[in-house]
Amino acid sequence: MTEISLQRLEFSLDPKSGVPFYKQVILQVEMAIADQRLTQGDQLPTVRSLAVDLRINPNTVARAYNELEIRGIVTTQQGTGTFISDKQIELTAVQREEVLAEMSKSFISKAYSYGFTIEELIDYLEELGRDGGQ
Amino acid sequence: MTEISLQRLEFSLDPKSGVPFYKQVILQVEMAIADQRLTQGDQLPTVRSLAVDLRINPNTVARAYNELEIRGIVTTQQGTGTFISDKQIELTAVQREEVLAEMSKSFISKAYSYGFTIEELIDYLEELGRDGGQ
Amino acid sequence: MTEISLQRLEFSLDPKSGVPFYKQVILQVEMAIADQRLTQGDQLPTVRSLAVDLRINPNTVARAYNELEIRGIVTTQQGTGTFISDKQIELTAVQREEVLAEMSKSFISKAYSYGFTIEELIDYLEELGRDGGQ
Amino acid sequence: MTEISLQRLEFSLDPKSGVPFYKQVILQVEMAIADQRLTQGDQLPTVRSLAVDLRINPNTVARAYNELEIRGIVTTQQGTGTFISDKQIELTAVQREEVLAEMSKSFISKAYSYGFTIEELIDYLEELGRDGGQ
DNA sequence: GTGGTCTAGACCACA
DNA sequence: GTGGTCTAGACCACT
Repeated sequence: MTEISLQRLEFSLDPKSGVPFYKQVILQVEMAIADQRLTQGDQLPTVRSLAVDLRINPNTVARAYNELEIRGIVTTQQGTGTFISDKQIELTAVQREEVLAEMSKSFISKAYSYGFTIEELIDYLEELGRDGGQ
Repeated sequence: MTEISLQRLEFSLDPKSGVPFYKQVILQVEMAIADQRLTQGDQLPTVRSLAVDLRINPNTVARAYNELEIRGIVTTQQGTGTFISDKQIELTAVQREEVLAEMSKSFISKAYSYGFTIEELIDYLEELGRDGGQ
Repeated sequence: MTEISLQRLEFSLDPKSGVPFYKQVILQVEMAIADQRLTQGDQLPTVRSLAVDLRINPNTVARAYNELEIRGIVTTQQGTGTFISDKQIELTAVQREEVLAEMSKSFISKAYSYGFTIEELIDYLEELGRDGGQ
Repeated sequence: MTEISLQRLEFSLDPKSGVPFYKQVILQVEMAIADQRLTQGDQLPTVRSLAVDLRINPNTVARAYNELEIRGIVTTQQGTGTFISDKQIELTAVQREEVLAEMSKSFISKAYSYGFTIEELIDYLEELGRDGGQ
């Protein structure tokens, strides 16, 4: 696929969304990993620098990073920084299929409650896939 | 396999989204109106039945309905029920896209943590779409 | 086995241990679950009451509970309380064995660094098993 | 299978214990002295080699050694190394038990989260003990 | 009254 | 400089 964009790592918060800041940060880190803007071993912005960037309290950033660490998505080294972890969840093919089915069903149900069709979902995911492609 | 039914109105809550339950309900009603799944005069589920359905406190549903009424989107008839009023909901393509984007990103993030790629997700959804017919 | 003790749920902190308060709380909840003083569905002390009990800040208790929730050990319901989760990690027999082996090896290595022998470990675990037995 | 070697001195760190690295090092040296695995005149690993071994910053090792020296437990000879001094370490049974208890509880807690019972742990350790000879 | 989020600010541990 | 812990206190969401 063609290299459309070399998106930098850029966080932003939407205070009106009702989504807590720390969850927005978590989500954006996960998204960055999902579309390869962040990969194993990459360092995240420091707690303090991201806090300044986003104009929020360092504790809030720390909380997001902490939760990411508990989930095994990042690892931190005191005094050094926070890095994307290299750990991957290992599942059997059957378990993988089960997880995928359950996740997808719940995604579709939710989307359906908002009036979206499966086609719209697929179109949107394809768009994301193209934009975020490596 | 998909179990995505063709009911016109179906609420669902995502406790992990960080969006308050009552806001999720409000948004789903608004989207349904914008989609014509709900039109003027349609009755909403009763507070109690929806509360049971969603396994939340009736106060939470009441709060959502109350806010919808304040905005003029529904009207409550004491002892009868809650009905869609004649106010038009205009959701721009942008607003719709925002909702879709948030949902999709959260889906992708979760999927990532299990090692799925966007391509796998799309394939699976397409499969569901074929099997389930829409 | 005979019912030696009906231990109540009682938390305590050791400020001198160097172990952060919130980790001590987490550990004590886990221990209580491990020896059945807490089982599925049981409610934990409220954040505020435990904070008063332990004479620490409610945020510190909340942090412990939050981490327990992320790990799937407890679930919280806003406005209601925090409860022992019924979720169990499901593993195949092979995975179980692998996990057990890895955990045990690391436990023994650590114990060995402190000069303990396997026999001492076994003796101590047996003692814990007797005391905490249901 | 056990890979528990018979080396007299082996350091290990548990980053998740919440106990600072330098304190873990100090405690392990003390326990080794109390156990006679280290006696007067024995040389400790050099700061650099231990730092490499444990994959931590040499400053951290230096800090541990420094504190041990302040307490009179080791003496440093510039350019030569760090040696056990003649000071006796008296660890009471209670202190030893405390260390053992903390380690064991943390082991059990983790094991619990994977659904293992204390009995299974004991069985497995006994197996290791037999296989590996002690 | 329950838990959840966020801030401000202090102090510690580590590099 | 890095992240980690804790407090005090405010305000919100939900029962």
